Amino acid sequence: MDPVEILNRHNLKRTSCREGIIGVVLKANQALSENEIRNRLTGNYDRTTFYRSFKTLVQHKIIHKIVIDNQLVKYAPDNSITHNFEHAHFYCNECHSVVCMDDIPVQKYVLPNGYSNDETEVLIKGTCGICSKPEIK
Amino acid sequence: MDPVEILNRHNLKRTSCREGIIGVVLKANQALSENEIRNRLTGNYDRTTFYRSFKTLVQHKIIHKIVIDNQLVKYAPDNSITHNFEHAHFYCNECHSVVCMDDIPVQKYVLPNGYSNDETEVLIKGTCGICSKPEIK
DNA sequence: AATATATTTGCAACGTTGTTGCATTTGAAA
DNA sequence: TTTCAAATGCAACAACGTTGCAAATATATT
Repeated sequence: MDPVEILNRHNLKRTSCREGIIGVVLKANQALSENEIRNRLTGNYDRTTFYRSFKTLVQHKIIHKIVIDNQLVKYAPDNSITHNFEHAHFYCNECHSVVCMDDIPVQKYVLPNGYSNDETEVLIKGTCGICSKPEIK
Repeated sequence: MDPVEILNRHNLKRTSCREGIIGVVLKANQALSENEIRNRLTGNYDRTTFYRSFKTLVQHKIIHKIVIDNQLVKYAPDNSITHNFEHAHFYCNECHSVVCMDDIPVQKYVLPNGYSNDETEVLIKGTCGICSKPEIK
């Protein structure tokens, strides 16, 4: 999965900011916040540029955005890149990590007549495997 | 369901702001935003007071907060008042209404070993019954 | 390799949401 | 009616995100 190749495939200009974001998000084993991504990049970018890059990458379904409780925003590679179906997200109340539960497909909810279901977001909150074992922390 | 009685039951002081919020939220047939609630109140309250009232009422599980896409915040009566199990929320992409799907219980998601599941949020996005029938709009 | 052009960037300014500290007011109990 | 803890209003502030515009840059073309 090469960031440059991904940008080309989507006819997006190859800028170091976009390239960097994609690289960092793909390499991570969990969803990352704006600041976590910035800290892992070599270059320095304006916040505006960051937001615009995120927006572009989300629109092209290269990454996706996960929002927890109105305030915590994290990004992860999109379905179309690594996953293959709608999946649930897990948020750890202790360490505040967010991970894509690639193995947990989202239930097909049946809606009342006349309603259409475009997309379903599932966020499971709890304690992650590491935080629930204090002895190995 | 009397707002005054609810406040008493929770040992909360009976202020007109709290009383008003509870009354409006209980009467509504959908979740309401801060502004929608303000517009339905007679009294005028500072934004700070509003936020503090919401926080108190959420903490006491009198109302609950539903967040859509990081920006849209709505409130509805809590489970303990009207519902009796974890339920899904529906967001209409057209009219931006948010309703509690009291009849749609949340699936019990099975997590990997070591994970605990405290709470599950399900947000179904789509088109509501009214918006999908343009002829009756 | 040089040029042209549409796209992207950085900056400044702004809007919204939500919080904090503090003086004042108010609800409820004695 | 008095008392006191709790709630309110105000001012200031912080974080997040957007917009307009001039300058810089990526890519296609020559």
